[in-house]
Amino acid sequence: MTTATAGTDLSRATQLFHALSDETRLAVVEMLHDGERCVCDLQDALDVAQSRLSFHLKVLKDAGLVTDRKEGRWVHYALNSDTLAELLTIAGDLKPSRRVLAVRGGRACCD
Amino acid sequence: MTTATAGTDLSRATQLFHALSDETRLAVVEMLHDGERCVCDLQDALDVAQSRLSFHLKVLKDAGLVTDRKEGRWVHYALNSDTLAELLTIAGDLKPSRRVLAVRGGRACCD
DNA sequence: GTATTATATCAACTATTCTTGATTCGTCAA
DNA sequence: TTGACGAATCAAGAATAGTTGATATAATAC
Repeated sequence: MTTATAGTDLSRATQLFHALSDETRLAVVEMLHDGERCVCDLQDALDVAQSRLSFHLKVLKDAGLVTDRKEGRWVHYALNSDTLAELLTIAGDLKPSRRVLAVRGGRACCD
Repeated sequence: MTTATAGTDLSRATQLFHALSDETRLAVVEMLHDGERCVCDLQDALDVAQSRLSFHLKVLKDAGLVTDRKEGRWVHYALNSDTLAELLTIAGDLKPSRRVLAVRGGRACCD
């Protein structure tokens, strides 16, 4: 069911993977794992320059991986679990089922 | 069980995500989805310069996402489903469980 | 042997991404 | 108001990644 059009949207997939291909951003995601955090909090914990953190938060936000919520002068970021679910689907589609692997076997191209 | 040390290996995670953060490489992965292919075959189908494809195959191979098998003058590439399983685990660990979300709620930092 | 083919590698270049420090904007407190 | 703080944005430079064309290597065919 997921196979026919799976992976068609390569650019969306690359956007997600790219957003996660940076240690600072992954560390942010990890910190948000158990709930939302304000920027100052993340900055403290991760010990990164403010503008740098802001840059990475934007990458995550543009990819839809996090959401932000303004409250007074603070901004709270949280994981977007819909997008994380989307990621799981995409990642799952990359993995061939055992059956498919069995069907094609040694036979390949240029023989 | 996966939680305590989950995500500790940020650099491995970034390597995997980075390897998948390119459309050409994702297209390769997609082509390998139903079995191994020789380079010439991939090159034909994807219509990319040979050295460029070789570069991208190396990125995928360095990340462990594909394996290569030399046969005469051809090299056949195939997905490494162990690594794809690893990817799924990593991606899964990014997504907080519903329970965790519920426990932490509005309360955050700087109040 | 020589020629040809499949692939990898290298060097030079281009493009993209990341970092830094400065500036700006909005919010709150005095 | 004015001043301070939290956060976003911008411009410039540094670093990294990707592309291209040329060359190298290894296997096969002649």
